[in-house]
Amino acid sequence: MKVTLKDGSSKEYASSMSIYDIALDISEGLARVACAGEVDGEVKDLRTTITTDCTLNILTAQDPEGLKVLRHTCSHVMAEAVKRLRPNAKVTIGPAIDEGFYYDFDTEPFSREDLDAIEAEMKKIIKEGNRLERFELPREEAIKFMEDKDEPFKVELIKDLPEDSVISFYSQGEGFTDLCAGPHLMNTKGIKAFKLTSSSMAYWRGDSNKARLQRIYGSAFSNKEDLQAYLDHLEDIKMRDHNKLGRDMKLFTTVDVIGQGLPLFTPKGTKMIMKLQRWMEDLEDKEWGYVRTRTPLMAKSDLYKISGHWDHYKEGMFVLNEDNEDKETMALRPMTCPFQYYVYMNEQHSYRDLPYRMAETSTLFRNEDSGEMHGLTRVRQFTITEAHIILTPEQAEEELTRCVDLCNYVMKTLGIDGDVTYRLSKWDPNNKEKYLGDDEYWDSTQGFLRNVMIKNNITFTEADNEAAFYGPKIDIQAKNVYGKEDTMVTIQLDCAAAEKFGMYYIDENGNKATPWIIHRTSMGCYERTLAWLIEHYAGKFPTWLCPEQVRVLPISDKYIDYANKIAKELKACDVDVTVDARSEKIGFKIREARLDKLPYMLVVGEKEEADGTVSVRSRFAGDEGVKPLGEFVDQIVKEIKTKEIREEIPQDAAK
RNA sequence: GCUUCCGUGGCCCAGUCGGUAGGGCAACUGAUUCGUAAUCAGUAGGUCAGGGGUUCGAUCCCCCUCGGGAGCUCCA
Repeated sequence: MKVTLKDGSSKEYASSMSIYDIALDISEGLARVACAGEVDGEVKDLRTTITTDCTLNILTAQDPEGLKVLRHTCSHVMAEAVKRLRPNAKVTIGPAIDEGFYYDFDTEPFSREDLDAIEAEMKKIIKEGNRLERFELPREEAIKFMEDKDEPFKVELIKDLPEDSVISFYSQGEGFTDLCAGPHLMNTKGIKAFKLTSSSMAYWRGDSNKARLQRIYGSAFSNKEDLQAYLDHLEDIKMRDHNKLGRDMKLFTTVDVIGQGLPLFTPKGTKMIMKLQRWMEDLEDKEWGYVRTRTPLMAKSDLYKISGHWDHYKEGMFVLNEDNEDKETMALRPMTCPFQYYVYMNEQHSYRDLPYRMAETSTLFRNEDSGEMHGLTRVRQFTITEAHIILTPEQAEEELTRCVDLCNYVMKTLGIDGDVTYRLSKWDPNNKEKYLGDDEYWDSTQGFLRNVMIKNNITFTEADNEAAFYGPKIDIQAKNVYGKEDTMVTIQLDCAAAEKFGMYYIDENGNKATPWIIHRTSMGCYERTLAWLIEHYAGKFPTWLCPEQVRVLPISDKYIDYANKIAKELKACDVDVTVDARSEKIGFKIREARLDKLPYMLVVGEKEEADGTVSVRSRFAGDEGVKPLGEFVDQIVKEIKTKEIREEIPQDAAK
């Protein structure tokens, strides 16, 4: 009989064989076999004997899907190991995730030593080489099965399954059987390389009111090389982590007595943010038709009562004088919306004035829970490129497209457009108290944003319960080096606020009409963007963003005057330049400039001074060599002006 | 906010089975005036995150607070 694989290859077998044995044969042993059992598109028991020509679908760990199966199986093996070491631990769920897998247990916390012991036990289990067998039970028997094993979480899971669903189990040898939809490896031996990376607390079903569980994270691969590469990758990531690198590079710091989530920007970090800010303000005002406002950082609580923040967002605000009857209750602003609304209402607007685009470099305060803060990506005070656009409903589609275009331009210029994904952030119809408005409002506004993205050929995902309380959002998401996702840019549609605040415009017929409002950022939050840039470039920023763009290195004290003359000329062209006038050897100065990740070093000595030249060293390809000063100045001024992103020469960090 | 791990000079780390602390790099001073990734010598710098407790005595043991990491929940 002839067995054909999904990839088109085929093999002849003389006699009948089980799927299990065929899979074993064609995939170089269990290491490569992730799962099997699909014959001609129909899922079969692995023990099914094949007697005629057929197409067999065998997943291998080379497929992303197969790797996922391998990791999921590894989570079962881990669960068995934990049950062996802690018979009283209750099992819950253990899925494969992006870079590995986890399993949650109801038990005492795990230490690193516990994880090592579990790893050792897992190796034993893998060595035993038990086959994973699937079987099904009717609903009542399934519940009883797990009740007998005293696994309350599994019982709850089964009870939540639809009445008519197939309830499947997988056993691996005598020791362990788990409720699971599958699929799995055929045999635990297929796990050739794994590592338990960390443990932490997690809530049952992600609900902070439910049981606290202990989660173990790990990863698994089909071979040791891949595992080692992954572990090396984890090390590499640490070098890019903005929270480490940003502090090392002296871009920002934090101080215990100042508080959590309140970073201090040092001169270098401040310089970078100012470069970003000046660019954004000029861009929005000069090229995209925005007017700029400057509004208070706090307001009476009355304002937030009108906006709805007092009801929906009070926990997130810093409230002042609430317990002091003699003083007005105030709050630091968590957003700029109502402030800019009052700017709009300061004068009457015709439909001819719309869209009216108000931008503000806006500092906001949000009272995040203490565990939420992280580096520059989650802070309690931050500054965003905020704007509110007041427009007629007919203008909304075009204006939303303009907002998306601006964001794309900004991200492209920063060189990070490849890092982002789009998300339509929707409300949660099952959680209505969290949101303003009714089904109709949300269906129509969400539909509107969806259409804008479709019309603009944007690939996007949709997510429930991610909207602002007043309207849906187009969120542009990016992942940090650890894979954790943050919103970088947000564009929100709000068809309700204008009415609440009594905003209007005069339409073609001279009547008052209620506008729509777009809340949007263009580059997002400066703190978060800086973090993102640090991680994306590993600290080697494009020249225009660097706090120090050029360092002049005189060979000896004799050439300091010439170095200063060069610096003066560059400064006159708005280049950030310093002179390393220390009495150090040139090799030492170069080393330090390299470690500081400077784009350009200009070495100057007797020859350069005599010829009016500079000896250029840089991070970029094709820049080495002696050239007239004027030529270098022209080059770098152009590079800064165009915000050029140049190709780095690969550097051996250890050198 | 919750679970867990952690907190020794600017940075990386030793160390004390409880007798108030060291090394490397950085900094500072002096010498050196040098041609593309580390010149030499010297000096200074820590109430061992902060507070409380146990003890004759705490950086070390216990408790609390603050701060940092990972994760959960939440969010730009």
